[in-house]
Amino acid sequence: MGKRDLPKPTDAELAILRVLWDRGPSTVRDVTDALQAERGTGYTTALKLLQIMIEKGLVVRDDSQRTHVYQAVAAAEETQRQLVGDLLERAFRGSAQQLVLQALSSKKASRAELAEIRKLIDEMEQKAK
Amino acid sequence: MGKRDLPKPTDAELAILRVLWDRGPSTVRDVTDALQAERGTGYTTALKLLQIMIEKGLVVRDDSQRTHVYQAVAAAEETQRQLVGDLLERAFRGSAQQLVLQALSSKKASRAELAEIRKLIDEMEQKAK
DNA sequence: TAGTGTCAACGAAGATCTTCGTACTTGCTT
DNA sequence: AAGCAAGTACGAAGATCTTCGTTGACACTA
Repeated sequence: MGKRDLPKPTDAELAILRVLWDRGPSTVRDVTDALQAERGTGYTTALKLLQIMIEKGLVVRDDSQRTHVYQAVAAAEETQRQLVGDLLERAFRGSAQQLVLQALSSKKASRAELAEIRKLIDEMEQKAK
Repeated sequence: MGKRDLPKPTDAELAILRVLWDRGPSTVRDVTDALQAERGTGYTTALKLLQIMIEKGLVVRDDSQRTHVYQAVAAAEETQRQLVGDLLERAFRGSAQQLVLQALSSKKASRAELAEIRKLIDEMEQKAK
């Protein structure tokens, strides 16, 4: 059995996960510094959140050194899939094309992006054959 | 000026909005019945949520009759755009193609769906020309 | 008109989320 | 050894979310 069944991260937790995905294994200090600008997050806040995320199984840590090092359990893609799948059900009743439509119109996707997404569809159609 | 700046609906609020979008103007009883099966929502819970949603501006109501009738302020598409745009920033750092990729892989989109989405892209490329 | 059922309003409880102050520990430096 | 810097742990506060019990108003009916 895998590491599934992780709870959906909250907003603040997701912000931390973004840092861990970007930086790889990081200390509380690293996370705090990264989020200081973006959200004004203080040190003890980041620490507390990471401790809670440990309990939830969202992160693991190496505490063999005095300064602990935290790491995301799930890869970015996995969590992203979970979140978008959740939104798909909750807000779009499972209609993927409605979701894609609103995503692209919310973003005002550029021609380059559209081309990339088209390529993606092509590949998926090939694979589905 | 429009009716923008509506707060992001919570989970329970979104469930209610789904009912209102489906059924159109509805009473508390209507909403309760619709959510009873799906979530086991009780009458006073639905009522309280609708009252809070009034305060937030998410719904309006006609209270000219004894039994009040509630209605969603924003169309489904508008709220969907808001939610997906929010997720796009929070979880995908604005990368629409990553979002689309994970959406389709989370859903295991069918060939028919892929074809529809492709058509969508075609149209957007035309318009962007 | 007394009783019954339906409704809105309100308050409060319990859960979760987020933040931060405080205390304790540990290692380094002088 | 004393003092300081950096780290972890813990608790609690305030905000929000969700649910539900209770109360009072209203309308219908026997």
